[in-house]
Amino acid sequence: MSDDEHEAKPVRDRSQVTIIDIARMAEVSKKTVSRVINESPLVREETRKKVKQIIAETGFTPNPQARALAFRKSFLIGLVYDNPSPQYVVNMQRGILDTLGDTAFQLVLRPCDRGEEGYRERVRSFILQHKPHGIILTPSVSEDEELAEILREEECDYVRIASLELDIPSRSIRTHDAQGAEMAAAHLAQLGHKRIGHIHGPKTFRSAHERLTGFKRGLEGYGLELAPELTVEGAYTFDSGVTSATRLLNRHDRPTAIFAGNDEMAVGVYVAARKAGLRIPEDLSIVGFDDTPISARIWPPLTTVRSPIREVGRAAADLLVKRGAGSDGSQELQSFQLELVVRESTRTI
Amino acid sequence: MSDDEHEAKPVRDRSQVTIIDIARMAEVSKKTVSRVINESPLVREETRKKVKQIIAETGFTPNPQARALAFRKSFLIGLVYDNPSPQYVVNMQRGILDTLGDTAFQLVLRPCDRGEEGYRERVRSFILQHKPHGIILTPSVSEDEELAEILREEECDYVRIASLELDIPSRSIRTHDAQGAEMAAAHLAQLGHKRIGHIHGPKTFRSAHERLTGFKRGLEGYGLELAPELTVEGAYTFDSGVTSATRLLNRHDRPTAIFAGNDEMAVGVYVAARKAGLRIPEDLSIVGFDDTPISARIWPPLTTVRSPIREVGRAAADLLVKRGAGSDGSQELQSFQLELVVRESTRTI
DNA sequence: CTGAAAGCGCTTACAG
DNA sequence: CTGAAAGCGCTTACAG
Repeated sequence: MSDDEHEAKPVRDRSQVTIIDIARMAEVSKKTVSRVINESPLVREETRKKVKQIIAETGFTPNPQARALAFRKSFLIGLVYDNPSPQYVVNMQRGILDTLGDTAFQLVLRPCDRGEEGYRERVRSFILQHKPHGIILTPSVSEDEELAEILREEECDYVRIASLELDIPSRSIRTHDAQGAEMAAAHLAQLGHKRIGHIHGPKTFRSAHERLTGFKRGLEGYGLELAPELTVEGAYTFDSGVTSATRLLNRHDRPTAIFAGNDEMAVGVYVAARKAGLRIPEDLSIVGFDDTPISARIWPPLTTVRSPIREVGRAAADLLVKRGAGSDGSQELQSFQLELVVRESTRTI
Repeated sequence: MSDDEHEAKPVRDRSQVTIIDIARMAEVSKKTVSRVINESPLVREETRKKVKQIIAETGFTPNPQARALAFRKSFLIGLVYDNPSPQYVVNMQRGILDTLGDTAFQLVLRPCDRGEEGYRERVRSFILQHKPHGIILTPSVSEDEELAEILREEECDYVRIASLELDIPSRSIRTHDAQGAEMAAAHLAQLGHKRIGHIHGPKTFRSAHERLTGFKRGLEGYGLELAPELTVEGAYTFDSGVTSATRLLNRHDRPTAIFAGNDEMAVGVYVAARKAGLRIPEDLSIVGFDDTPISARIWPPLTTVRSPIREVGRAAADLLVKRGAGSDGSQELQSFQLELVVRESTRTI
């Protein structure tokens, strides 16, 4: 590291414009510039205009590190996730980035493992150290009440994405998974299926329960029942889909249709069906959940329940970023409807 | 979580421990503590030990915002990518996060679009504003020499991941794509295929060129040639895979095997084959590239060239984080070999 | 090897 | 509505 040397070097023309320069040019104090930046109403309209113009002319951008230090809060938005489906995660990221765009806010990735000991404390350290502007929690970590309690304790803003109402409206985004599963059930029932299997997600995911419940309710609407022996638990992973489906398809009274709790597992069902020598959809109809990219790429294209993951991500980031801009007290809970996307993996029996 | 109760709890003062507290406790100056934190060699061993111990006891972590402001450099690692394959991106993220772990460094996502005007300036603003510790560039943005020039200009450290040698060793990670494609060619040739089609990626990706070249070379080794009419350009996307394959398969002299430039397109070939009523691998053998998760999930499982994306991500982050820790001058260029993963989508003709 | 001073570029609290 | 002072928690540059 050579340190010395240096003659009258243009002394870092790279020197960015700072709030001081703006203040000087606008003939006001730093504080007033700061007020304009932070959209304080306590600035005369005329003054504001003048400052804003100079900011625009110089292309000045306030230094986020300095602001973070003074605010005791950074411009990071943390995405805390433990979702085993990579497609879900990518879509979520896209949505959040749609909102963040070129704002000063940055998306920071914080994968975690609910099974791992001390995972909550790891999140806490992140918060304590980096003082993020907010945290977005996806299922299933979003369902962890103790984690939410930690966030409140540390006064970290957050939004929980879940298939049920877990928190106050301004901190929740809800997806109507049960309703989505109900549509899946109706679809299969209408096609004439009676022996229907279901592979649900792990019990640690509330979505698994919601989807199961909704599916049952949907079948009941058609006078059908979900046989307990045809209801098995998967892990929301591809492998678990293969294993669970294999079990179902090896039965002498195998189902004519299987509803998988997510697309990853549904794709596993495809493989199990192939290995069992069954044709899709001639011998077996399959319905998935999420409408992640793979569902349209696989053959035959998968009928699935579309969960607007990307939009949900956008909305979640919006909630965090626009805080205070509007009312946040008596806000209504934002929720997203799902829809059934009928493709070619389902057919009349 | 019961919170209160327990007596004289060290009142984990919401007021965090600062460098001043440590200095006071160790009976040294702030500066000395700072030196210990930054591993300066200019500290007496005894002093260092003492300070380190107190840091450990108090659980002190230096405030990254303050350090960033003083250093004029943040603790963010930016991932700049324009790769259209979500699977590639997820794997890359995983690798980087493996290295970053619980360090102070955070992974920040910066997707971009090389086609969009002003995309380079957008990266520049990010750097100017956030002063990231370093940037990781994946193909094809990694191949943009003008972008690299901007990074150097702004004195931002970076690592370019590419299928060829683009930069100095300490700023490059190389994958041997040509060699991988050669293996794919050999595999198909050994199976007896003679009419072989290839769908390569877009010309803006050097990897597309490398893979094409390697594939040709591989065929030549077996006295085969890649017919120009069976060589088409895709976009590394699923849809382009379907379209390109459809074109190839509609020919009267259709190929008996297709090598796709990446897995996304290979999956598209599956769909085109199905639509054309061709069985895989009985009527058509398919080879992909990357070994992303989908290749093992699809039926029949895809034979593909394994690109160690996750390891590459780990290595790239390592390069950025460990800078200075060792020699960085006469370093050797890190490169990764690929391997052929033979699954069930290829068969003797 | 160690430290006192000044500064990074903003904001909070406090006055007016 | 506006500003001067102090401070956020570190590091740089300069002394010793």
